[in-house]
Amino acid sequence: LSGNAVTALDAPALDIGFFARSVHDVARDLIGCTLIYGQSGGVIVETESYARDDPACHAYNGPTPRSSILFGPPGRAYVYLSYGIHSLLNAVAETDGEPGAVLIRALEPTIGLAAMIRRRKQGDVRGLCSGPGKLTEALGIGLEVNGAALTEPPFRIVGRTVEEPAIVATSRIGITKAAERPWRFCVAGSEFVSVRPRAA
DNA sequence: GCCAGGATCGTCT
DNA sequence: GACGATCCTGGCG
Repeated sequence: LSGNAVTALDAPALDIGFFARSVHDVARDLIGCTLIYGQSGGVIVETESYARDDPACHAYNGPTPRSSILFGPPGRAYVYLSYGIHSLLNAVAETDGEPGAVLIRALEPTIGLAAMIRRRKQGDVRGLCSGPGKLTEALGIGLEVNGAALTEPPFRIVGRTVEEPAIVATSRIGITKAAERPWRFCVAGSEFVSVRPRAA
């Protein structure tokens, strides 16, 4: 993945069309892309998809004040508060009117390491962005970012600049409803995921 | 290394 | 009024 990191700043950013597809395809294809917010970022190594007709998805019971962003146009950020403490970052997918989101769960830190270490007050690079709450803290993403376009500054997501990484799909983490659906995607063997996928 | 428990608050019933 | 798409710490092996 190091090649992805080195050339990420020169590569073209993803556009709206990338996100206007099946949320599961978007989740898989985001693996290996580089997420940048402000002056910090890293290679996406873990995602989860949440779809319509998915009991674990915030859109499952129809639009509410919180979840309405999920029903809007793709390519925007959906940020919400988890356990009263952590801001979790999602990428809205599917076409306008069709809900779906990809939870960004872990990054391999590559850009702006010093700033991320400062915000996290933690120097271990392996644990810097190894969880959905950790990476938002590292990048400085809070609830005020909800609704922002992921295709415009201060966001930037650049596509893979090297080859497609080996990807493993497993059951989802940290939820009680429909966790068994195989909609968690990780870079095989990555040291930077939140929880190592169990060997099959 | 593993596990139990606490922090903390917006959202929806 | 209950419940999280989580993280960290401390206790115990």
